[in-house]
Amino acid sequence: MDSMKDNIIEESIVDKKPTISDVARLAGVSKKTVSRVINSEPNVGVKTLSKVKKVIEDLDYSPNPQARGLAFSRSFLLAMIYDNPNASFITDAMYGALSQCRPNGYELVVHPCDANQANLHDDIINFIRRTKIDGVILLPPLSESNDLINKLKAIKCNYVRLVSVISDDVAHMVHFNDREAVKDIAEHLIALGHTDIGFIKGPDNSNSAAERHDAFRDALEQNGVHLGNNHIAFGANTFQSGVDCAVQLLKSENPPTAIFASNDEMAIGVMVTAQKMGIDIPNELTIIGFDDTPQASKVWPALTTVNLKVKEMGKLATQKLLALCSNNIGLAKTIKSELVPTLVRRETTAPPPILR
Amino acid sequence: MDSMKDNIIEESIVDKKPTISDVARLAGVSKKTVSRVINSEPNVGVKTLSKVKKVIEDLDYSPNPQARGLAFSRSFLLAMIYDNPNASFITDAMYGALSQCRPNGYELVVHPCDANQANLHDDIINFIRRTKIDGVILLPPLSESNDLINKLKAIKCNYVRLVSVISDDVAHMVHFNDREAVKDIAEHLIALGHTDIGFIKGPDNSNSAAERHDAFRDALEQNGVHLGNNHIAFGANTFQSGVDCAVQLLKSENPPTAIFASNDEMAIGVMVTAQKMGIDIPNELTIIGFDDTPQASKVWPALTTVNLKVKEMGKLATQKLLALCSNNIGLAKTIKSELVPTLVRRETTAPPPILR
DNA sequence: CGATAATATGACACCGCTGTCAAGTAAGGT
DNA sequence: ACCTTACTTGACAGCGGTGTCATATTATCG
Repeated sequence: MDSMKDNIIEESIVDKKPTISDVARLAGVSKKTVSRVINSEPNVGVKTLSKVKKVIEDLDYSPNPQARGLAFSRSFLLAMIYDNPNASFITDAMYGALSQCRPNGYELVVHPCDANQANLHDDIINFIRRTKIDGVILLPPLSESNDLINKLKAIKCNYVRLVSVISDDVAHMVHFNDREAVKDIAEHLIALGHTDIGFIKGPDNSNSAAERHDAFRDALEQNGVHLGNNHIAFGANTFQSGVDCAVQLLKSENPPTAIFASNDEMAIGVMVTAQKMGIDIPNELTIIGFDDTPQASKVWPALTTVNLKVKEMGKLATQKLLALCSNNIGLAKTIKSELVPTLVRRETTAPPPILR
Repeated sequence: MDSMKDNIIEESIVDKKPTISDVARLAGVSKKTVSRVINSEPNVGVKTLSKVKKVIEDLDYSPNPQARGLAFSRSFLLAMIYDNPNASFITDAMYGALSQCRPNGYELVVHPCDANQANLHDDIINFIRRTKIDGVILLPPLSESNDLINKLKAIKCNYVRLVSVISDDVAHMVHFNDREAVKDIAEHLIALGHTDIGFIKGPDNSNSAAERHDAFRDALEQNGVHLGNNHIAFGANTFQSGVDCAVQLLKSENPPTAIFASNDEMAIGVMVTAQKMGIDIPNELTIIGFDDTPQASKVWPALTTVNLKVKEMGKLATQKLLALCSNNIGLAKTIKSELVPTLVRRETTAPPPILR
């Protein structure tokens, strides 16, 4: 009779998610033992283990994340925080992060924000406190703010940042080695025979812009080419600023035969401007971008640029973050924290006209 | 002594988030009363109300979402589910959704997935069950699957979908009125004087592709222009397929003077191909895309296309979803569920050569 | 002004899971 | 066979909120 009653109850609540108590009852053990199985704790008898596992399987049981979070004082939520307007960068980083979140029982919350907002950092801190996010992944340029990092440390929030500039905090960062990539670009340009080389720098408030500038100047210098001040234009990482800088550089009295723009948006701005001016790419002007956004391969001619391996970076960052969330700082430190972007040669580079 | 000990404890845990009990104690009321204030329930005395509010303010208290979720049987999480590879579409929809999530105490979880995966729909259902997501926003083309919708209904999951094809379920969808937009395109082309018009259709498994095709053919027909079968090419919404279709159309014996591609990716593929073939845009060939992706304004010449108002759509969808989550289906029905995309005239359209 | 209804508040159990600790059981040593 | 040690297991409280219901207070009305 008892079993009949049980059957009736089970059928009537067939669509309700089973709880740990259901599993415990059906397996003939205590809730705590089931809990042990769920969390792969040691000291569970082999017979008990398989019995509980079977019931979990049969019931298609999965623990309630809210209850779990409450008991553990965790949310099993990671957040990706960014103020980057480049959609493909964001989605790539998200894909990489998710590839690590899912198998580990974490979900990813998105938190875009406006770089111009007054109390941006406090808002972010508030968001983390409110939601009890277990850890955050910071995308550039937001990731470059030491103020924000300090605030995160103050509330003991786990974080990992994607950055271009190096920092000693290996457990908390994944590093794009822009310097190496920029060196490749410089060498490629020089190998082609260019000596009059233009450079479009990113916005002043960005450390990576400075990094790319320095690296480019140094790499050219090392090859005996000087980056003249009149060949440097100051952009804002936007398409329009690329257009403006291109006008400035190309209409100067001694225009460069090659231009390296600090990102693809600006590089495409340069391309469009050059084409409007009737300049042939790449025969009259070589252009190199940085980021390898999807557009880079969808313009004509296809843009030579640098692939940042953003997806991979998101993945590594998340691996570190998960290690940090498990208080395994040692592990976080051992996970690879540097990826060298690679030069993707496409159709916008050629020797300068004088050599043709 | 007890009080001293308490003080010490309180000071030492000063950085710990305050709980509802802290608020209750300091306000001299019960936890339940604080709970009433938090949830704006009726029947709280004005004096009590202000007192509790002040303490909440002073303590910078915010309720623990896990605890709340457990008690309410809710997660306060919405998910955006998509298999769309277009990054800017996704980020736009996300921005729109977030603008509604945040003020209402919800967070947004992202769940991209692979359209080619075998048991995709079951995986999605599993994800929802596992995470106890309160509701999901479905982006096209995933949103067009009736199988998925039925499965969502089966588990009683709140959902709203962004779709191009109309459905009667007003509470659960926001509708891009592609038909109107396509009509605008057709009329624009005809007003320019084109009669030899090419069309590149989206992938066969997409309802919106069929919708755009039908709408375009009808609109042309209404203006006395026939869309010949040899002027229709079948693409896959990708850049490469745009290239392929362009070759097919432009190398045919009677090439069109204008091409409407069902999305920007393909339209840009057409542009690049035409330019490689030495065809002048727009003077020798008019091109119109669909989506108004950021790239559309960053190619040269800038692409005439259709703006889908994705951000706004995401916002409306989320408003509906939140209404559904509060069991307010009536409200969900009254929220606007149709947005007419607008034609963005840029530089890729001109009268056909014969009229110039 | 007493009876009745409406409003305000709190005690307590419970949501589903984990931590602590004590108790029971099997294994190892002499 | 007996005691110690190690491994298994479960009872119970608690994580931080909310629902229910009983009780205390105030307003309403004949």
